[in-house]
Amino acid sequence: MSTPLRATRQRHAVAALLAGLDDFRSAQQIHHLLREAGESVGLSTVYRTLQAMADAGDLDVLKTEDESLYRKCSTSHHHHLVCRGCNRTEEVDGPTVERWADRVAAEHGFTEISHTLEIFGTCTGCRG
Amino acid sequence: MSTPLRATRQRHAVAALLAGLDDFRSAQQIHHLLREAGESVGLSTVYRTLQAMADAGDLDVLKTEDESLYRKCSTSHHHHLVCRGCNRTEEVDGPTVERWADRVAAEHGFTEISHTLEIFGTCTGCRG
DNA sequence: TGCATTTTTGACAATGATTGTCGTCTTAGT
DNA sequence: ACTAAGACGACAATCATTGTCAAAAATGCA
Ligand SMILES: [Zn+2]
Ligand SMILES: [Zn+2]
Ligand SMILES: [Zn+2]
Ligand SMILES: [Zn+2]
Repeated sequence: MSTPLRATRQRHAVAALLAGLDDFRSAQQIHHLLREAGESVGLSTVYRTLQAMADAGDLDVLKTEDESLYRKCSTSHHHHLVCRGCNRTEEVDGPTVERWADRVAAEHGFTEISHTLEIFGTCTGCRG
Repeated sequence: MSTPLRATRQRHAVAALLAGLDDFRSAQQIHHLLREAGESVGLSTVYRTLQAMADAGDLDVLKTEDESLYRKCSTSHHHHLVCRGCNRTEEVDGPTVERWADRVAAEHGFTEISHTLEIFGTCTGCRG
């Protein structure tokens, strides 16, 4: 069992900021946004906080080409439909996919099965 | 139209090595394997060659936590079932999933749809 | 085969997101 | 208020990957 996290101004600031955002943001972006909002938080702390929240299941992580993006999501298992243009994100759910992944893995003798699934596209706003 | 790639010893060596492997390897691993095989190739060249092959659709790329892994795969669209222990890899196919992803994205007004899907688990050999 | 042209190579430096360090500051509890 | 366990943040370090650029190799042609 791990010691519970302590309530600090920095962690509140990060959580509050993310609660007000709707799409994925990088640690560096969050660091800047916090500074602009007057709730300055050290970059190291931003990274540690985001990771802790992600580990705790409070945040979803989207790993792009060269950086990790974070987003406050619903707590249940789901996947993301992300716009390549503006990062607009929709949560999507597919029970069929979940079962398919588990079944095909089991058929090959694999256990402790997990999966990653992301859908990308261009949203209506990013067209015309 | 782009100029066709030239046939070099280095590119042949990389392609030949990958043809004889069955699971995902990193650029650095491939670089070492080539050196051991006597077909030494510069690290920069390994990176460039792998990227070129991946861009051409000759290789599949698996982006892990901290590095990119490459593997020679079949040419048709498919996904991977990867062992977390030994990286043993099985190609899997799921027409239902493909259609589901396209449909759910279209329902949200997204176009130019693509997706990523990987399944992870522990294979029989990595248990006991 | 010799030569011009274009591409490729590879040793090395640079990049940049992320992680590590560690003295100082805060929190939680008594 | 006092203390011990955590947490913070300025800064340095890491490390896969990318950039540089002069030298080497491939292609095409005479
Ligand atoms: Zn968009
Ligand atoms: Zn799922
Ligand atoms: Zn295995
Ligand atoms: Zn697919």
